[in-house]
Amino acid sequence: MPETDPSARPPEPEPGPASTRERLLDAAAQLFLERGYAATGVAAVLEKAGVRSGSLYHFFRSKEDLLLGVLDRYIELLHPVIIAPVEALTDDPIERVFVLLGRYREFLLMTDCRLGCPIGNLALEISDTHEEARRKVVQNFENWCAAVERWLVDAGKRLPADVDRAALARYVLTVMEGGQMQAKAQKRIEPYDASVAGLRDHVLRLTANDE
Amino acid sequence: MPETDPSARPPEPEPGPASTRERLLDAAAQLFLERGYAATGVAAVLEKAGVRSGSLYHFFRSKEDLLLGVLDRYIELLHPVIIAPVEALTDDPIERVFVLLGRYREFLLMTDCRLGCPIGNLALEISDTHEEARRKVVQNFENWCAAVERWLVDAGKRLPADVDRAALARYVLTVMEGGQMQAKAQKRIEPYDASVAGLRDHVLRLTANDE
DNA sequence: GTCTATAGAGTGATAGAC
DNA sequence: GTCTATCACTCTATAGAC
Repeated sequence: MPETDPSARPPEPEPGPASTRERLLDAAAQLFLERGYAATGVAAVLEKAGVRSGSLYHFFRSKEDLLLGVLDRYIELLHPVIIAPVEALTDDPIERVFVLLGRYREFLLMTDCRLGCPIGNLALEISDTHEEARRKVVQNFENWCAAVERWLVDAGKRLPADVDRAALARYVLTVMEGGQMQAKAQKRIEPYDASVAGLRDHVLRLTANDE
Repeated sequence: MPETDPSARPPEPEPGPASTRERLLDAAAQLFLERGYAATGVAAVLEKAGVRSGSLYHFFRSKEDLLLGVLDRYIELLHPVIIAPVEALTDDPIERVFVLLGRYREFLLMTDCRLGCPIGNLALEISDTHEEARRKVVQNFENWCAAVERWLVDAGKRLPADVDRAALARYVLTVMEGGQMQAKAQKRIEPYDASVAGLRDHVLRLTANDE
């Protein structure tokens, strides 16, 4: 149903206070990250958003539907919040991979390694029990990997021709998630740093024949 | 309080039907793995164990205490169930690493990639909210890494002298957990295989100067 | 679109008989 | 050590006024 009156523009995304729906998504995203999906009660989301239950169930059919909304938003935010800033920081395609991992490091440090990766947490918690949410988690991972893969393709001959760029991109995600998990468990950044250092060493050896 | 009567041996671990405490731990471990900790109700544990709540609260002070029992049991089972069988399968210290990863692969396949790693799942779910459980998760990870590190030390000169064995062992855990997470999300073994293949390539390059 | 009030089921945990 | 019965609370979701 498109808006027929051309003077009334529909989204107006940024300016002014966030809409109720936005505040609900914000509150839910943060609580799901801090406590997990199952451990977060709808009441906590309502309180954090400053909203009553009637409003929540006006925008979302259920708590699970709210989760889907949160995962959709993560999909939307990937490029503007994660990928684009990295590409603005450096043009070197391989360095972009490590700048990306460096920004996850900053997030871990900012939160004292308490929270971890929002998608990774949800991936393990809901993949086996919430099929629709699982598919959106997969979409998040796929888009992330596709962006990294683009950089690896841009690296051209710096990587051996027989190195599968898509597989290497997934491997970068593996190292990020595995390192983040250990950092969260240990509440220390060192396991994450050690993981990224391992990947760095691997990539260094892959690009050793650099011209 | 040690048993003073020498004819009454205390543990008698294996024979006969499992004790009530054991059945509760079995049921809880499986449900926490299938549904997660928060999403598992005490009632479900009771039903699966065929026990009434009075018995559960005789052995465990709370649901959280039951979680600690599950994590303690994982610590106990690491060597007999995970490490020793791998060491029986091959003497080659580096191959042991990949046999270990191969056995996790078998478990993923047996469960259609639905469940993932019991410790990894709990690590992300409870690390920020259940401090005592978090410490037991860390102990699980530490013991796992220590076993892998021993193998890497046994590899001697096949690995360059400047390669930190402990760091590489943690990196193996990173790859296992990161790969397992993606396999669980995608419900396909391929992301796990790709992750292990990436590690294999890395280790191959590390041991390229093998005598 | 947001509010109040509440339904109805489920939660972790406890008391006390046996 | 295991049972039954039950408490006090929280959970997700809905109804209906405004």
